Amino acid sequence: METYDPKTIEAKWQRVWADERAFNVPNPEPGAEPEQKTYVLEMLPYPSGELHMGHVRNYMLGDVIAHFRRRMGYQVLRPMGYDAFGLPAENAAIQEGRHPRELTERNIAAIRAQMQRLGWAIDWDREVSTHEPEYYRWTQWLFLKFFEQGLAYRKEAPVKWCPFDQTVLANEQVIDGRCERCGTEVEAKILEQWFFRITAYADRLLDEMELLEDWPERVLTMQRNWIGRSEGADVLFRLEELDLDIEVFTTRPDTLFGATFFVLAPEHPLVPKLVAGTPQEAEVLEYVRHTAARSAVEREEKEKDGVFTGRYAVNPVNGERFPVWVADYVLMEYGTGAIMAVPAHDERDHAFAQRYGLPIRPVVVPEGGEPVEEGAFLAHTENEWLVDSGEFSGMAAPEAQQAIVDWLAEQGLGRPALRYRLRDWLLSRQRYWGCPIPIVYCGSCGIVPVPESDLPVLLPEVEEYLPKGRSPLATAEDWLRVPCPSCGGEGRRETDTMDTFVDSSWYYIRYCDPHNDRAPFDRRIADYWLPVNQYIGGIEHAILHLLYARFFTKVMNDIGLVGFREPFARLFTQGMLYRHGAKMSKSKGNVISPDDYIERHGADAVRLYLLFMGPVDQDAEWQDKGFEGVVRFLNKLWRAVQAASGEGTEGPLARKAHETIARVTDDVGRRFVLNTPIAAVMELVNELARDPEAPGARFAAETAVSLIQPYAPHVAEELWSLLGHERLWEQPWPVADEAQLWRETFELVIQVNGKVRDRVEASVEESEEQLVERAKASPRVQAHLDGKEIRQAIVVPRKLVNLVV
RNA sequence: GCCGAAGUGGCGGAACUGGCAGACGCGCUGGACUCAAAAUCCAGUGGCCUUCGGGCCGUGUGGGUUCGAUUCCCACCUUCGGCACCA
Repeated sequence: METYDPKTIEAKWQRVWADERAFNVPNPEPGAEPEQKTYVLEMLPYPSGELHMGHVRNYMLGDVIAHFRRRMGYQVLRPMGYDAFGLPAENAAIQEGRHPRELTERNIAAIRAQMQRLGWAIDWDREVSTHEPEYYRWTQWLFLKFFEQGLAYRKEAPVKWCPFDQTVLANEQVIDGRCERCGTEVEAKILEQWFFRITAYADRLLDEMELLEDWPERVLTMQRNWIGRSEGADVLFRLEELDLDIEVFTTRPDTLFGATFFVLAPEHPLVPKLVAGTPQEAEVLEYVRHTAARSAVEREEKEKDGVFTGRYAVNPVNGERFPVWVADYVLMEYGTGAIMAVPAHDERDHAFAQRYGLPIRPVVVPEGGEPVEEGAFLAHTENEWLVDSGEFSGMAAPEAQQAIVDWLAEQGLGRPALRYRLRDWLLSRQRYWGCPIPIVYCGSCGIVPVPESDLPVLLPEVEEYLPKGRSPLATAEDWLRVPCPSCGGEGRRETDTMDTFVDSSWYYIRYCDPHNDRAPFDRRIADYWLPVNQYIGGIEHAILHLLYARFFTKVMNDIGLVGFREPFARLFTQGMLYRHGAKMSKSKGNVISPDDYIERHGADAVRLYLLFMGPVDQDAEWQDKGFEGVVRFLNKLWRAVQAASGEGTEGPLARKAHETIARVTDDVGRRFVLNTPIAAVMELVNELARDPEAPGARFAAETAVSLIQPYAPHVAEELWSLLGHERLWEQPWPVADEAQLWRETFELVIQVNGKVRDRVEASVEESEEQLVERAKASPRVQAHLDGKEIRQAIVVPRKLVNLVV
């Protein structure tokens, strides 16, 4: 028997799979029914470096599922590509003094080699990379479709600016006031930028979560929080002296009678008009200037402050006049930038009222509760009713809310309203390494889309692509000047590039039809393969990528490009990889490359350990000692399978094999649990190794090899051929023989008062009475019965008897 | 503050639908083989007590439901993740 030599074996089978195009899948004939297809997809890698263990674990999940489903008889689509544009690749290139394309393509080649070295079952004919003109041509095409629909628009707006990366960021890319990429505190800037109108889809992004088959609850929660839909009412407050109405949004119209002052955000456009000519004018304008100079973080952390404007607003429900203040705890970005302040029922208003001595008037109190103290703050609870609220006094809070909104609507003073936290998606980036936005600016025609026939707008070569606040594309003079597509006059190209998340918002459809040069994809092919049956990726994309991709799909559905409304039917989020107690990251220096481990012990060992280390949806810690355990297992498998000589398909070993088939099939197929199947096969191999001459040993060996194939395909394939068979990757998944799983006897557990006291062999045919008799007969049980009377006997068929005394 | 997930041996974890807690692996202890080591194999390995038969305790803490709870309910503690001056 030769020693197990993973290097030779793995290279051999990788060559066979490539030569035979083993994992390529054809597109369907027209009219094919999609019942027997499955689309397994992992989030595409970002080639700013090579793959690390975390990536490998992620792709292993897809690999096992793909192998398993293929052998279950499905047509499996499992493609791969590269999210090649973007900041990190560009920053790395700048650091190395190379062109981003050169670095990106070098990384892609390295990643592809790693993937092939890991033996992943991928249809390489479908490989795409988002930086190639054949791909981004269609990203631009889709942008134009969005533009036609009014879903891509340009406007001047306050935006988040990262001073380090020298570009604007989407709201989703700002974490705790800092740039998601580099951690620099972001600044506010007023700039004219391109946006996608994702807010128009806020409701559908929430409501159509129902179409999803199986997504982790926490991802849905995170998306719900991000979209942040609030129900309430818009209410008009009158400023009599100025003869105008200001609208406010409130989620608590039931507290309207408790409003005692009114607050505008410093940025509110009416502020200058409001204070013009008042004694407070100078003070208020000074406050506004002061606020503008404060950072968002500063603004939030300081004590609440503000200034009185000298004006008064009228409460629409009772005609009461109350003072209008300007304070920076009210934000222009949310609602209408103005609020009615109800200090008794809103913590922020309460703090403000206390500081400035404004009245605090509780109007919604717990039913039958204690009398309310003057100036108290009452948090919202259940079973509240209204007091001191005119004709609404005495009503339960939810009804009062409805009644007040109805009344306001009748009077033309308000209406039910929905507000969202979600903002439109800012997609412009002032950077070089991205997809050019296909727009031309013309002195006479304004914003003109590049005609489809002129796509792609190629990313120009520039001398200087360092970020410096405006797009490096602006330096490509020849590229920049272009005749206006509409009037032929002098035009200038848009010089910003698109956010990378645009590229990755539709790649999963391009895989279906990756070489199409007449359209982004053929709708019939897309509708056959999609939605993705199993999407796999990191939790870090719970909001960004997953929300954007859902939005894109809905737009594509609306304009008839695809027949489905959600891109990913099932989502699995994989846990993070740790080492030495910390998240693996380059900055901590605890990243481990798969390459060394593959070199020393083979890809199969790495593959197996990454799934054996724990449940894939949970974080896990890489431990070299644990890795050695699976190396040992592979060696044991290698020896045990070759030693297996016992013929026949019956006996304890054969039975164990059938039980293992049942367990592995259920775990992988139904439960989506990938660590326990390895343990099950280990058990089988342990028994096989103990007695390789026992009857059924060869069958057990074949079963072990067949079941471990999705995890360790190289060694499995080699052993399969040593066992005298061929092409395991095409063999049907084994089926457990029900007859062999059937047992004549079982171990009866006997409990006294719920505590296990004895175990005896019993027949499945014995009646409940017989089992109880056997339990009573046990000497050990007798000792615990101690002559006491048995009050009750619980029998769980084929499991246990519990005697209660 | 709000929302979500999770707490099981020395370690990673298993126990799926309320029914034998600790599968499998690591580590450790003892033994076999060896001049020796590595590799491999065998036995043991939750804690405490033990007359060696076994007994008691044990799944973050405290209660509850149940014949029976790692699993269900209530309260609390801890950790991790998300959101947060969102009106």
